[in-house]
Amino acid sequence: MTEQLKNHILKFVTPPDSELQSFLNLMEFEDVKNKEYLLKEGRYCKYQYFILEGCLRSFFINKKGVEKVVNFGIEDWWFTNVDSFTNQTLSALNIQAAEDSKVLKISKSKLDYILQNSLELNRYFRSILEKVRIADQRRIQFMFNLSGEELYTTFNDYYPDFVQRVPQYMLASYLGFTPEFLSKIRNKKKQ
Amino acid sequence: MTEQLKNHILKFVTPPDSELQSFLNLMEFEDVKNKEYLLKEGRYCKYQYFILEGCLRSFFINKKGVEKVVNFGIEDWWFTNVDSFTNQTLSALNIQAAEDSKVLKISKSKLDYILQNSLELNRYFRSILEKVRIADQRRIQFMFNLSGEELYTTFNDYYPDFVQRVPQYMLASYLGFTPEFLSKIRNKKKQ
DNA sequence: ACAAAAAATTAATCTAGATTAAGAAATACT
DNA sequence: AGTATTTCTTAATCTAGATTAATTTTTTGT
Repeated sequence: MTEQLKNHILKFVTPPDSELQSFLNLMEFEDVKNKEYLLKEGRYCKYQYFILEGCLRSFFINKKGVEKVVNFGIEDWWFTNVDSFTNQTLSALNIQAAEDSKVLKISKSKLDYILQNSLELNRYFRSILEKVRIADQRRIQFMFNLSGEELYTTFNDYYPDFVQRVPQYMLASYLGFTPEFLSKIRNKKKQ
Repeated sequence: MTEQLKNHILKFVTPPDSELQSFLNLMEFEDVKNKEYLLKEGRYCKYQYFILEGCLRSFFINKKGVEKVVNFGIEDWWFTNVDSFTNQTLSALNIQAAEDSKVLKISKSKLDYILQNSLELNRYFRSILEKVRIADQRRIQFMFNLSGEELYTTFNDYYPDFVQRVPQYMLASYLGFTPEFLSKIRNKKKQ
C-alpha cells in the first residue's frame, strides 16, 4: 500500500532505508467514498494526505452561500489545508472526496517527528512545496492575465483528462466563474 | 551585514554554528536603487534574494502591454522567481526594486550544496515555503471571494503601512484591477 | 425500470469594473 | 526655481461575466 508513496519519494530523494521505512510506517490508510469529508470548516486539520487514487477538493462557502473550490488533488499529490495543519488553527476550508478515493494520511506530530531527524525527507517535502508554490504562482498569473474563456481553454490544454473527472460546476468554481458562464463558453466552442 | 539573516534563521531553527556560518558566507550583498532590475523577463533567474531593507516586486507585461504585479517583498522576506530559479527555465517575470533596497543573494548551485547537507537549513527553507504557501492560498481565496473594494480594504487592514510605500498603480495591479478603479474606491471612502 | 435528485443548458437582464481620454498633482531632474 | 516626467483623478461609455429563473439532461438509489 505504501509502495506507491515510496516510489514517489524515490523520484525526488534517496533516504536511508531505515528512515524511509519508519516514515512509511507512520502513514495510515483511509478509504473515502465520493462526497465524504476528510475535513470540515471550523475543525482542525489533523492530517496531511497523500492521494493513492481518486480525487480530493478543498472548498469554502462564501457569504452568498456559494461553494468556492480552492484546490483539486489527484493521484500522487499531497493534499491538506496548509494553514490549519501547519499553524494548528481552525480550518476555513472543507476537504471532500470528489471521487471514491484511497489516501494515506499522517498527523502533524508524527510528521514533525520525522522532519526533526531526516535530512532527505526534509528535502523531499521542501521539493514538494517548491512545486506547489510554482503551481500557485502560475495560477495567480493566469487568473490575472486570462479571460474566463482563456482560463478554461488553458486548463483544458494542461489537464485534458482531468476535465472529464469532476462535475463542471466544480471546475467553473475552481476557475473563478459560474457554471452558467462555463456552459456558455463550451457551447460557443462547439459551433 | 548577514547578522539580520542570521537572526531570521534563528527564529525558525537552530543549526550548528559551522553550518550557519558556511551558509552565511555564501551570501553576497547587493545594493539596488529604486527601479533597478534584479531579473529581466527572458533571462534565467540566477539568485534567490533575502531582502535586508527596501522593497522588491515581480511583474510581467501582458498582451495588451500592461504591467501586472505578481508579488511584493519587503524586509526579512525571501524573494525570487521560484519557477525560473528552481527549474532553471527562462523567466516570464521581471524582478525590480520598488524602493532603494539592500539584499543578500545566493546562487542555485550554492544553495543546493547547502541543502544537500544541512538538516536544519532544509527545515528553515521548508518553513519559509510553508508560510509562502499559506499566503498564496489565502490570496487565491481572497481573489475569488472579495470584490475589488473589499480586496483593497482587506489589504489595507492587513498591511496598513505597506500601502504607503508603493505607488498606487502598482498596488492596483497587484490586487487585480486598474489604477482608475482604485482611485474611484479611495474617493468613495473619503465621503 | 422508475422516481428523485443532481447537474447542465439557455436566455434575458443587470452590474462591477475596464477602457478611453483629458486634466490635475506630485516627484524628480538640471 | 522651473521644466519634464510620473502618478493620480474624474467622468463618460462599454463589456465580460453575474444573476435569475425556467427547462432539459444526466446520474443515483431502490
